Amino acid sequence: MSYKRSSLMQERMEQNRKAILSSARNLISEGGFKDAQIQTIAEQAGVSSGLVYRYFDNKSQVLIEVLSEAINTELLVIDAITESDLTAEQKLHKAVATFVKRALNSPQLAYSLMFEPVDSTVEHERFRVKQLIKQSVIKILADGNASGEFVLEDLNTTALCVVGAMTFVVVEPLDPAQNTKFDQQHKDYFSKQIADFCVDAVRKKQA
Amino acid sequence: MSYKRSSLMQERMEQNRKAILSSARNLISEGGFKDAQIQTIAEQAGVSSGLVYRYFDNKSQVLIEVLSEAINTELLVIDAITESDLTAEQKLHKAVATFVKRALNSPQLAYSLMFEPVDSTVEHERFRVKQLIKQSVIKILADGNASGEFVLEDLNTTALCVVGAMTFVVVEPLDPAQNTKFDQQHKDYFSKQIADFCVDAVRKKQA
DNA sequence: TAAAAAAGTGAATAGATATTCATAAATTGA
DNA sequence: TCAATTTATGAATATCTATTCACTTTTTTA
Repeated sequence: MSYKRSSLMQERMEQNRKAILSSARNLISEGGFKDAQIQTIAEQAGVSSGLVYRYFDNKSQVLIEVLSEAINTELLVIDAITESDLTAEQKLHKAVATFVKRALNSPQLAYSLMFEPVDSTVEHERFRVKQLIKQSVIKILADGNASGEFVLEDLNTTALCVVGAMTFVVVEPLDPAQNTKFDQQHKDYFSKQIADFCVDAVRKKQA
Repeated sequence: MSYKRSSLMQERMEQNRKAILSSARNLISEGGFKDAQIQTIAEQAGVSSGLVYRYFDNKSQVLIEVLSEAINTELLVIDAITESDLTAEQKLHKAVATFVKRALNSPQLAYSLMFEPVDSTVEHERFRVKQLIKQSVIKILADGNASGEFVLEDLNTTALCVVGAMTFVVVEPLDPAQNTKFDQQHKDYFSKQIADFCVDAVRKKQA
């Protein structure tokens, strides 16, 4: 009389898990972590609040998984650019512009993932993913140093500035008062500006 | 039988008010908004929790006043640099380096003031002060455009990048795990790097 | 000094929300 | 189909903390 989970059951449970994560992600996208309550997450996922605790140890674990998933996607995008066949300058430009453009499509999510504090466990995970983004940028900068395009002495600090610029800029559209609407053209222009700024900052100067 | 507050009484009340604000500020400096509870604020200020509500409408008002006060100090510092007798490039460099150096002396406070969300009224005030900082940077950039030192087409976006870089960098020392200790020399070096980055980004390029 | 007014106190209240758990519903093996 | 087992429910519980307010203490006026 041992119980074996059928594949159909297995599938349904995976659906539930995904639904919970997806619901959390949507809520964060709309109103940040503060609007992602277990009750609401469960409701929107079409399950009971208690069920969330069969799939996750606690609320923080749900948020952490949303955070990691979202950032991993971004890292894949950046890393594809890093591995591509461009000059370091082009890579940096494209990486920054792409990151900003994508972030502008869900600014609240980007803001929450990068800045909105929750509890210390989530904070810890956030620190980890920020480091990963920085590492990706460092890789591009090191490329440029190697090829002679850049002459940077402190990659870590430079990368920090780049990440600072490219993440901070999504905060402006979050003006609580003016509900800034960017059209695609605007987003393109805006993200190009940021990328230009970063590239100009690291490009080798004539002595 | 109208009651008139004596100057001694007046003074004591002003002391109380200041003590509350100062206590709140200290708590935020140590653990962020999340550690600044009315109880704790009152305790550290040497008053009862109820008394806080005789001086402030609610908790948000306390936090908003701490926020404004702290940022106003920074704005004064930046504006003094802006009004000084330097080239635009020098002004920008000094403004950024100074801001970063000061922020590194109380990184948790800087982080909380710039990023940690509380409620929507505090958020609104934060947006306002961020705009003020950006305006100060824009003023310097406009200076440089006027003098021919810079050739910037989008002052707003450029300023956003500068503010992003200079505020974001204080976040790194906040690694929850490693308790990064900067000595003064390190701080000087670090803030110079950030300022160099920003100046390089906006300086006119040879065609 | 006594009554009136204001300042100060802190326990009680209120509201919000994460988490638990007794119970119900569904699924599995025989 | 039935008993065992697992999955799902959501009301009840626990906790945390801002805010209130009945009461005390201090200050002011006369």
